[in-house]
Order: sequence, then structure tokens, then C-alpha cells
Amino acid sequence: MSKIDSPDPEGLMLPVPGVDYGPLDGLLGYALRRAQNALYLDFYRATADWDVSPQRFAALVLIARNPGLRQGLLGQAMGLHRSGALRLTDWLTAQGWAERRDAPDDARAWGLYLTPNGKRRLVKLEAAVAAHDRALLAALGDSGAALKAGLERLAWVATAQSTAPDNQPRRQKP
Amino acid sequence: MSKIDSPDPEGLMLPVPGVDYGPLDGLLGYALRRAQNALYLDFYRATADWDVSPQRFAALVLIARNPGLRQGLLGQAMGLHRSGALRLTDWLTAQGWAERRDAPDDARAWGLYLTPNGKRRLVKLEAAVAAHDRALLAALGDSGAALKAGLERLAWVATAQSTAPDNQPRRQKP
DNA sequence: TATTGTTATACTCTATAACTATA
DNA sequence: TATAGTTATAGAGTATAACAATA
Repeated sequence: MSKIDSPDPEGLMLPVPGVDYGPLDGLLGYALRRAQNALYLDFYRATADWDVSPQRFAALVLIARNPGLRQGLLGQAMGLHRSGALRLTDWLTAQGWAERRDAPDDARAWGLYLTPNGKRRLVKLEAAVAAHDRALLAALGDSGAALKAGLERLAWVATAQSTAPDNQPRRQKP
Repeated sequence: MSKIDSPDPEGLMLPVPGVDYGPLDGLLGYALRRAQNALYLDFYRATADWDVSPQRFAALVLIARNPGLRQGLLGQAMGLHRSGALRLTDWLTAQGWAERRDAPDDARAWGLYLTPNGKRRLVKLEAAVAAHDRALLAALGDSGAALKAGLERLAWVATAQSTAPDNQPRRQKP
């Protein structure tokens, strides 16, 4: 059997020998992108049996931990626009893993809940993801905890820079 | 003047008070996603005057540092499929920042080069991105260098896990 | 037979804008 | 007048598949 078209390990952002990366190698942001690329692919491998993206996994967790969560609040927690939260919720309900119920206190809003099917799915996913994370931390050894703390600090610092009052040349869309 | 529809700081993956994040808060991968989200938005703010995504910036750098770079090699360095490298190159040439020239040794291939316009653009972009990175590192203090080293280690570890011979339940597409 | 790049197509993710129903 | 969610649409980004030219 011969390979058909592209059986390459695509998406694997490996440093290519002979290519000069110039200033990229020195940038914190580029190191972050490389790490996220590798981790994303590894997440897919670890959860290959269930075909759920990191984002969808996060949504399942948030709904499970906050039964009756508003669609809008789900979007806010995940950095999504309302319309993105809508599509995410549509997908989860189409899978039969989540459902919308009327919110008792506001007739405009939905409350989101996991179905029994969704709960069963999440139990397996959480186990796989936790095992995957433990394996990573084990491979990183002592530096793992420091790395996580550093990332949280970085998120905070970058957010502070973005939202500082003196730093507001916000992007203009055409 | 009143706001029209959605002037919210969208995309800003902030922890929402009152929402239980469950296991997400403990995951290295989730901390990484939060940091990348914040850094991405901050990158856009820092380069708002030029409207270039991190990916397009990286492509400009790679072409500048490796004149005559093949389209396919560009894609490989950036973790893209051939078709993705094509679209990226199309965009860069449409801006007048890069151009395709015949490769001397292989009539199938192109060599990629920056135009004078592209070079001028890159000089400004590199300065803005470098200043942005310096500001981040300054805000992080001593932990900045350790964080970068940790990220590089993480990328290596995750890649090793993904590609280990005993770990190959690769994702099947339908 | 394999590789480089192309065309055509499609799916995901995300956003904007305009709309409805409710507050 | 503002908010929760929806609809419609658009643009990135990325992938697959089939193809031509070249190696």
C-alpha cells in the first residue's frame, strides 16, 4: 500500500533544520505558540476515542459544574461572542450531551444542563484529560508547577497591558 | 452616544466570578490556553497600526531570513498543510509584500522573496513586536526567562508524547 | 512513483449586524 | 433603553481530494 496524498504529521510545528527563524526563536509569544500547538495535538491524541475539542471539553465541564448556566455566561467564561456560545451550545445539544431549559427567573434566557448521556461522556473525558495532564507534569518534573504558575502570571500581565488605560489604540476593523 | 450592539471586550477569556471552573483551573493545558488568549489579544493591540496576524508576521520573518524559501518548507516550518501555505503566500503577494520567483534548481517549485515594500513593513513590525515582548518580559521580571525555557521544554515533551511509538492511536477522521 | 504546487470544496471558529422577545 | 438569544452572513484558518507538471 502506498500513501495517497498527505499522510504527513501535519500541524506539527517542528523546527525545520536549515531554516533560520530569526527573532522568532527569542520571542516569548512564539515559544507559547509552539507549546500550544504541541499540546493541542497531544490533547487530540489523548482523547482520540471521543472526538471532542479542548473547547468543547471546557464547555462540558462548565455546564456540569454550573447547572442552569446561561448561554451568555458560558460565552463570557470562554472568551466567546454570544453567537459563538450559541453555536457551541447547538453542537452540544445536537450530540445529545446538553439541553436548554427555560430559566425560571428570566423568560428571555436559557439554563444549560448536561443530559445523562453528556454526564457519562464527561466522566470518561475528564479521566482521559486528567491522565494526560498528569503525564505531562510528570515528564516536566519539578518545573511543571512553576511553569503553570508562570503561565497564569503571563495571562494576568498580558491582560493588564491590553486593558491599561494608557494603552488603548484598539484595533479598527475596516 | 450610546453603544450599538457588542462593544464588549470580546475574546478576553477572563475568569468569571461565581462560575465554577472545576478541574479546568488545575490543568496545565487550560493555563496555557488562557495565557495564549491574553497574549494574542495583546499582540493585536501592539501591532494595531499594521493589521498583521501573528502567523503572517512569522511568515514575513521566515521569508526575510531565508530568501528563496520554498512554499512547502514555509508550511512545514509553520505547521501548515500545503494548501494553507499557498493561501498564506497568496495573501502576502496580494499585499505586495512577498513575491514568487522561479526556483533555479526545480521547475516545479517557487522561491519566496520579500519585496522592498515587504521589507519596509517587516522592519516596523519587528520593532513593534520586539518592544511588546520586552515589555512582557519586564513585567514578568526574573521569572520571564524561566517561563520561556519551560515553554520550550513543554513543547518538546508534548511532541515526544504525541509521536512516541507506543502512543499511536491517531485520530481517525470520518 | 513521488513531490511541488494548484484548484475546488468544506468545515470550524469567530465576528458583525440586524432582528425578536423580554426586562 | 438594555439584555438574552437568534438569524444571516462573512472572513480567517485549516483540512481533504483530485489534478498538472516535474522529478
